[in-house]
Amino acid sequence: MTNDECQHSSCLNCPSRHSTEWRDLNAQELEAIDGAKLTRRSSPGTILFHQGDEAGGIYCIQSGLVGLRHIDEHGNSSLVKTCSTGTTVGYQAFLSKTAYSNSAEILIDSEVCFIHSSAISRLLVENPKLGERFLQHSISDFNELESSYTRNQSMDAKSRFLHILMVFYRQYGFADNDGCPRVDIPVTRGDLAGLLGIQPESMSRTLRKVQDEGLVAVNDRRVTFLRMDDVMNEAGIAE
Amino acid sequence: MTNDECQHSSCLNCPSRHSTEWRDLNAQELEAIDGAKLTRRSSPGTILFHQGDEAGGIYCIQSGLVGLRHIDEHGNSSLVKTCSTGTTVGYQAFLSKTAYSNSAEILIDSEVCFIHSSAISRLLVENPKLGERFLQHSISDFNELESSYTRNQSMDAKSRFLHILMVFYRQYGFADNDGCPRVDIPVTRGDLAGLLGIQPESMSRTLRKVQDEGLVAVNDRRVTFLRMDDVMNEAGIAE
DNA sequence: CGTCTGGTTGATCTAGATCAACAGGAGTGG
DNA sequence: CCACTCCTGTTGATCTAGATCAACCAGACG
Repeated sequence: MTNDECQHSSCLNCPSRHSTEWRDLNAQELEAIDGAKLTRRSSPGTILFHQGDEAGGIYCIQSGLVGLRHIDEHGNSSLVKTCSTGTTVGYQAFLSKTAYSNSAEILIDSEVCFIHSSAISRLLVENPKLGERFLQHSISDFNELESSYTRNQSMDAKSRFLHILMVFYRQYGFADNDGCPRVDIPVTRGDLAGLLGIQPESMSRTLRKVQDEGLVAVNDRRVTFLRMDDVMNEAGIAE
Repeated sequence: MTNDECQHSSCLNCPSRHSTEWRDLNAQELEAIDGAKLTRRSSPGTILFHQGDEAGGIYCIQSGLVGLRHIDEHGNSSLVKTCSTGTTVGYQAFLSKTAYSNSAEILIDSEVCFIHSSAISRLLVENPKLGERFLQHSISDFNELESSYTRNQSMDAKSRFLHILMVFYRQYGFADNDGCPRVDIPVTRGDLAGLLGIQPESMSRTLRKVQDEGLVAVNDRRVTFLRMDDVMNEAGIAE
């Protein structure tokens, strides 16, 4: 199941370097990270870390998709958030020296670098810009959480689903031969329900409803947008 | 209504200095803040800043209570969070150079210091520990938001109310002559509803129910705990 | 004295949870 | 190969927490 293989490449050549916290580091500092990192190609199902584990470093997603999963006190696990190419995962637990508050799981084939804590700690004192980047990241994560919080309050499940559809579309969307906008949802139905904060049964019904209304067509994980403007409208997306 | 009066005192003597971001600053640095700050004694209803304003500095609550209020696209305002003695408000907007995402309003008589942006910016480059403190603050705000997010998902309004009651109790609680644990809720019913993410009518009914069940007695804003252990239990508080 | 605002109550409605049944793979083991 | 059990997803029936709509009350305030 964990069909992993290791490899090595320099951060200098990382295509998403300029969108990560490491963007301000010089060649020498990047080399320090290279020395402390472990790059791994993993397939879906692989666990990067478990909720409750002590943070031992930071994970940097070179390509692919990682899901953050939270397990509540009753043992119910549910997907909380997805993180894609060019983002770092687990930095909050590491920086606040606490245990991971959720688990990280590979959702689609991905390349992920693990950077050991010691190197980061050293760089943090040497280069204050690095801390500044993490600060910005934390603030933007906060804002994202806050807006999904209010979205859950003010929109119903259907609108929330259409919203997340658009989020996926902006990232993975494509136009088919016929010109129809399409997107492949990168998660299972159950996980989709978790992201929206509803039960799997409700997810199913929502899916049924949006199809009956002719907004989209759903085939397994592939979604075709039939009335894009209406979808955007109901999703509460202006522009 | 805005019964404000100015005054001046040094951060050096601030009793809550050691619980704020400024704890690592030396005497000279604190003086820099003193020079750029404006202390104000305000009464309930006073607005510190409005949602949408450009951030011009950071507010430091010396004493009292400040509420963060969010106005949605339909113009409905609702209390999102309360901040008390020894915390800073508005730091996220300032640090990310964005507009305030909500308004800050004085809820009970308070002393609040406003620290102008220029001084903080200067200190941030001079003393990297300051940024580190803000980072920690941001992470803990994130965690707090995340847990209230999941609490809203997994608990009903009654439990959430009992939970927030305990939060207030831990801060403002007292024991009366008869030994009964009491607390004065520092916000109106409507704002309480906002904090719990429900409508005022539902708040009223919840209040009624917990009284009928004999868990607490409510007199205006004063709450008396009749069966503290049951309250803690239903609030999902362990110890 | 009327008006307004905040809070309470009643009646009703509905989104979504819950419980139960079932259908299609995907393994797994004989 | 079939029989078996899982596991995910879909559908139906029902239930319920909380929203919504409407009426009302009390204190504040012009």
